[in-house]
Amino acid sequence: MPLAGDDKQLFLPGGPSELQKLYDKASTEKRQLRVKLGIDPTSTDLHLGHTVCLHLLRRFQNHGHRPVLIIGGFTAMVGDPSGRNEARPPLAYEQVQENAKTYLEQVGKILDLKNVEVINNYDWLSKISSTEFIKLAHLVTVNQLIGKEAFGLRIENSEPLYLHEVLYPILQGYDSYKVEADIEIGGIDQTFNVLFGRHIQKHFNQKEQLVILLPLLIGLDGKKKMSKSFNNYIALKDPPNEVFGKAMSIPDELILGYFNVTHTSTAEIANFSKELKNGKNPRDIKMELAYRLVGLLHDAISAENAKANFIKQFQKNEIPEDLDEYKLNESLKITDLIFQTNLASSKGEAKRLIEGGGVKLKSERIDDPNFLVTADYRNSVLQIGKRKFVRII
RNA sequence: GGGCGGCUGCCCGAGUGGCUAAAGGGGGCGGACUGUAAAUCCGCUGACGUAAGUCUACGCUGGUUCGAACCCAGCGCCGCCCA
Repeated sequence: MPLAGDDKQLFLPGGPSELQKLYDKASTEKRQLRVKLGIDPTSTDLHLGHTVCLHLLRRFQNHGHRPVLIIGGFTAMVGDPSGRNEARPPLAYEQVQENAKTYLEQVGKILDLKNVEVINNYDWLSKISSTEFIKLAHLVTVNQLIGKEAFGLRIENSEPLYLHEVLYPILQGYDSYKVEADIEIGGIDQTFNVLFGRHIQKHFNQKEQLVILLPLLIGLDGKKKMSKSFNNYIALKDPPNEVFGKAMSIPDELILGYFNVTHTSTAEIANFSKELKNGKNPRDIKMELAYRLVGLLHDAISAENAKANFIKQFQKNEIPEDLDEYKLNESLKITDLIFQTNLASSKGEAKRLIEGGGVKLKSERIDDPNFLVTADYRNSVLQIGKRKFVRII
């Protein structure tokens, strides 16, 4: 069994044994399994949550199968309503294509790009005829659709539910037929959509895909799923220190789960779990997690540095190196300086920060919003809160 | 097409002529305590101004009024019900 056993994976229909059957079949037919994963380019950033599926895809890839990555150029414009209690704002074609551009590089942090089929569903979905589309629409009843929790809730609350939202699963399902997927991977919130691909394949007399559903990664707040709209995510593009810091800020309960999106074996995770139970400081295990995450998204050297920086800055309370610099040309009021250096979005905010005791200059707290920063302060550091620094030069 | 209801700050939501830059909550930010965890506690949360104050803001436009988020008219958008 090539896939590491993760009991949180859900295989539909059937169970894990279905996968073995597919493997056997592929091996007798001497062909690769086509494993579909769809990602809608609704923003420029992929985040750690996306890697849950990508890691699994990578494992298939490692075992010689064929990842088929669908960039949902068309579906992103429609907007996946899954789990949403309100309609997504429509995205323009240009925006979507722009977002898609940055995706491959990010996906490459997890997948081996040399052996991936990458396709944009705009290629076929934009050309589908209304005749064909209506035929596909025969495959679902509205009753089934509105049975979906989010839809039902909206209807109950008299909130708008648009037709295009309801049609989304048809589009996504059609992708499965187009790429002849043997398997589709998706988050558990995608259950309906992903399963729907099977109906469409069946309609076209194609072998129906096996569906593998994965748990959603909880975001940094420890409450909601990781998502850009909740601002509780670690972006794959985040710089090393940022990744490390964000990882350190997760609630302890999330630590073990997050190891699943690093290169960490289940045995090792079990070991961490045991250490936690035996009273080891969760912080230290979290440090290891943060280190591995930076290693995954960047490299070992960055991970070392990020860890060193973290210890320096937050455990020893020292001022980090490599700060942004601001050239002080003339004496400036402290509030103006904070505003000029972008450490606050208005002078009023700068003033509030000072009054709240969050501003330090040369390691000394500044209490007076009218404090004048003169040339004497060149080469000292201005600090806002715990993590924002600028060197005055 | 008709009837009714709604549109308030980042979000939810109170407000129904001056005491309203707008209650309360959420979120966010800062501080204390810590392990940049959680929990807890405190403060802040439109802009400009040292300040007095000025400006912008309650869907849009116009009106009534000394004075409007609040009253009136028109428009727009949304929801529900009827057709």
